[in-house]
Amino acid sequence: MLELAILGLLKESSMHGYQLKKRLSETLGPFWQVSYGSLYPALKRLQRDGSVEVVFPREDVGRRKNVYRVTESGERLFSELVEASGHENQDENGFRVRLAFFRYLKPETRIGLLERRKAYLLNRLADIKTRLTSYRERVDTYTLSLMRHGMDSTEHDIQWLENMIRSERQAARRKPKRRTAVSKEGGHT
Amino acid sequence: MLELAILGLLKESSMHGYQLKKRLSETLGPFWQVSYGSLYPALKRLQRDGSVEVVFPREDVGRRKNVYRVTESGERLFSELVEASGHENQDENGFRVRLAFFRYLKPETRIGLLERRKAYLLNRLADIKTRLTSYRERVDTYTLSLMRHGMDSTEHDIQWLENMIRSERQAARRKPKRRTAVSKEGGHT
DNA sequence: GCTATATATATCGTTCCGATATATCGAGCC
DNA sequence: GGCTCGATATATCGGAACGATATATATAGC
Repeated sequence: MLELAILGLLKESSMHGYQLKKRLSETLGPFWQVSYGSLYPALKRLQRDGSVEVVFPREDVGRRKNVYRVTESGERLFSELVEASGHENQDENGFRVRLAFFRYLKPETRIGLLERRKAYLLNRLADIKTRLTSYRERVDTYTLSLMRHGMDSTEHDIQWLENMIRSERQAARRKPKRRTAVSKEGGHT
Repeated sequence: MLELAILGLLKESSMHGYQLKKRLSETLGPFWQVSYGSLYPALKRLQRDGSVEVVFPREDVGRRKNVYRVTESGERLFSELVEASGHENQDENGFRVRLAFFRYLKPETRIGLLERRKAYLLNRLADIKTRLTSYRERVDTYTLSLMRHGMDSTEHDIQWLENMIRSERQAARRKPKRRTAVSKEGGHT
């Protein structure tokens, strides 16, 4: 997850850890606070695995600035992570992070992610409803209120997703040309 | 957090880890999935610190069932944790867990927690609004949509909290007598 | 007696997090 | 020049969480 966020931000432009953290809280702001204790080790892992590389390494002590740049293999990792076929839905931030990088994805991929998220939320909604009818009497008012609120929020989230999907489809329909070209050749620039 | 949830459930009735996990996902259901990799180590810690004790220890191999019971010092820990004076608001589940054990708390404590949560969310709301006006042009549509949705959800959450606070105050006004009694005797059945 | 499934505990490796230590840099001030 | 302050920047520690997996027993259905 952090990996994905880092790679996404570095795609935009190379920078060092400190800036990364600032951009991170700029983008995901109140929803996700990343600490240095997560960030720097994550950068090390990515570097170890060849997904990012240091552009201007600190020669020795003093003048320590490590500017990180995403490598080709890092770009590939980004694409893999963003598709996320596992139990990625549990993690509330996972979807938010992906959304923050939607602009890098192909329209079909975008719609796919939105649909999968919607399916997950529909599942959750059904789950909550089952609970509400099944232990109506067995739980206290507070837990009940919590669940009802959870139900409302989930419904609201689903509506939001549906709007996103709708406008995504509209955008796809509006400029339907450029058939083969885009999907085949990948990114230029 | 996990600690708090465990203690709260054990207050209700003693049980072993497996049941604990089931009750946990019964109560917090779709919002929080606790794994054994978190649960058993947490139980060990609580036992080590004398907050819970094993009632029926497995004598030897086979017949392995550890029934956990909360101790007096565990009850005290529960009370401390539930008040949570640190950076507890970041953790979305923290508040949910506390709510699930609201019935154990005194009305003032309840209202206090609700107010603090509300204050946190108001802060967050203001934060999001600032962001929305400040980088209106600098972020893409998706991030913008995410933030607007976050704003709506936060507002919705605040309204929910306000309702809770209102009915909590009403309840407190309705039966202002019965001072000591209730808080002492705890739940039967 | 066989085979699932539910009950029950434990542990491994990886990641995450909060706190903290440390060093550099630029700006403002006297 | 010398001083402090706040922003920039990296590193690391211990503890906690997570997902996966291994293992064993008990129960139920056939």
